[in-house]
Amino acid sequence: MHKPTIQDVARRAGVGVGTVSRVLNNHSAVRASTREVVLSAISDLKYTPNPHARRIAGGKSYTISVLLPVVTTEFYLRLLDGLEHAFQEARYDVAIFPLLDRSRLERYLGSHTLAYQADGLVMVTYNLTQIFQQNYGGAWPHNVPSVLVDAHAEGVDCAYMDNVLGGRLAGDYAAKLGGTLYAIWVETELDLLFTTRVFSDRRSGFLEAVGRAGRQVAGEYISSFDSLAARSVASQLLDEAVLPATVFASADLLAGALLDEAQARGLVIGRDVRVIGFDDQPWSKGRGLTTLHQPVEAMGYDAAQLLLERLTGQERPAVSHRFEPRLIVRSSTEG
Amino acid sequence: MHKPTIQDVARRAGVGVGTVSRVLNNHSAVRASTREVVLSAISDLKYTPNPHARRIAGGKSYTISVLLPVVTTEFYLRLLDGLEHAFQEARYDVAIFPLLDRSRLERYLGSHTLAYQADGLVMVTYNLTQIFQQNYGGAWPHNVPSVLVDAHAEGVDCAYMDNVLGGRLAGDYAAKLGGTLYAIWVETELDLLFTTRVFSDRRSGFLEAVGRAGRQVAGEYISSFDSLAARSVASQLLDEAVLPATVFASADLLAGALLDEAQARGLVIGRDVRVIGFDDQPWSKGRGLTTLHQPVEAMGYDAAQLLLERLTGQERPAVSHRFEPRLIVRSSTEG
DNA sequence: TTGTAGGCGTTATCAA
DNA sequence: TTGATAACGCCTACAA
Repeated sequence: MHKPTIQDVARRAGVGVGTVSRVLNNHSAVRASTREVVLSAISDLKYTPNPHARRIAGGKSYTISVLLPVVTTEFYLRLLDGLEHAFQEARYDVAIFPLLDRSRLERYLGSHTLAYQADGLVMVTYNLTQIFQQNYGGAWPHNVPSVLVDAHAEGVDCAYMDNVLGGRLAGDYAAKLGGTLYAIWVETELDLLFTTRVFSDRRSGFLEAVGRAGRQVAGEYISSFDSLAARSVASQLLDEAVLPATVFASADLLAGALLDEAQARGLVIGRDVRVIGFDDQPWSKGRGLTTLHQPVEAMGYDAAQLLLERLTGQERPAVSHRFEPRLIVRSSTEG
Repeated sequence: MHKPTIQDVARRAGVGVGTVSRVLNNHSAVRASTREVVLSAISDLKYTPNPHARRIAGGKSYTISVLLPVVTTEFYLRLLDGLEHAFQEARYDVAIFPLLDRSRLERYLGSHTLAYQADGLVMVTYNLTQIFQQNYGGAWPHNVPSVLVDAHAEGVDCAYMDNVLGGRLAGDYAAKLGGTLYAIWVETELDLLFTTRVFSDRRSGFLEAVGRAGRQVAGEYISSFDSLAARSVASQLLDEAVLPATVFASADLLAGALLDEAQARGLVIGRDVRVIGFDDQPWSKGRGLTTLHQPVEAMGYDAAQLLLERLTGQERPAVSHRFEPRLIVRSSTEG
């Protein structure tokens, strides 16, 4: 009644344990017919390999630690999907470390078990490489293969969303639409460590495109990433705006609040107020919000592949993969 | 230059590996002096045991899986602190599984690695025991020791906050304060699976206490757990309220929004409007919010102990440990 | 109270 | 292309 082991599989398939291990790990040197036999033995026995034994024998943890700010937004969920998908294919486990504040980060880094638990590191949004070099150069094993997602750094593999391009796409389109131009940006964190360029990038792209089109932005607003704050900023904007207005709200959360406020004021979306969001949230389609869609899962999947390449010992210069948002036009900009 | 092993420690301490293992696991049969020698050898070598080897040798995973709804609220962070503290003492690792929707839960349960990764299960807020009995009775090993936190169920160890009492304390106090009585409740999820009784408990306690005092609630409001919604409900309440009003806002998030709205209207907190919150958020003290403080860390620590008892094979009927919120009076109710 | 040796379930190496 | 067999690092009898 014990869980079947690789031995049981080998016996049942009439082969050696080495062979079973080979098919498990996709080693090429296995005849197709034997592979079949082994595979069916595995499914007969409902065998699943014991990851702990694997780790100790292989001398690796077969685990990737993912450090990310929060996990409750659409963006991070989709990213996790992409990451987990890729790592599962490669038989790696994923350990999630939600980073909410500095103290929590330090506790994770200090915990001795973490060092064992990760062959590689995925750092999302925040570039923590400095931390490792500075405070934890000792505690953390040197040169843990790492990949940055949604962030940049020299000498490290990165996969990032081109937010400048996203802003530019919004800017090009907004300039064409006509109407007074406005923008709402997300207030970024103050902590030096927990910092992200996402929104400043969107801004620079947008301003560049608008300027290139010979237009100018009549007003810029800043809101924290919170629906209440967003609503009140939306209200302020509509108080001050010259209609018809075209507004680039640099996150769908902000855009949604603006739609709400505009509707509450009886304005016609797409005519009096045109709104461009950013994120393509699940609800964005239903509300007809023109917005920028980001290939987030693909970015996660790709980041995982970059890390897996490193893990197989590939030496190569650090690369940086760029992903492009694309504009999705809906009714919020088409009266 | 390799990581020191138990062998290295034994050699350095001039003892056998068995002895080292014994001090590592707090086995009593070790002379105090030898224990000292071993301990110093450990620290000299900066030895940390390899958890994977331990897992395979012991036939256990020494890992606890914690399934919780989200990790970005104060409540869950504090709970995690309590849990992790207790499990670390017992040399267990904690794997966090943020549950955001049903599909994610199913993926976790379906993943074979989870079965290996957990000697025990902590289920927070949501009672998922039914799931295991129904759909996953096969996939999931039967009788995984489990503990429910912040939730009830028959036949399972539980540690829960007495929200009825919390509501009652708020009700008793509110009744004494005078003023027209109002309450704001949090809208609970509709999904049958992801359901929690937290807020309905607070409500029944509150209503009971108020009724017992011969008072009655002039109005009840419902808000989703979102600052914007909370603000708008607060506004509606203040539009309709007969002042002076005493409001029980069943979460500090709601209470905060009410304070904001009241101040925006120039009302005097503690005189025109008295507010009782629930949670004792970090900011609650600074804003002088009277609220209910919950011993969340203690609850987490205790839940962990319950689970650890089960893991050592203790047979005993399921117990249910109750934790009591306590009222903290601040200026929001004292004009 | 302590040391020795066998076993846990893999992967990796080396012949065959 | 395969099958033995030696690690991997720890825990746990069993003996001393």
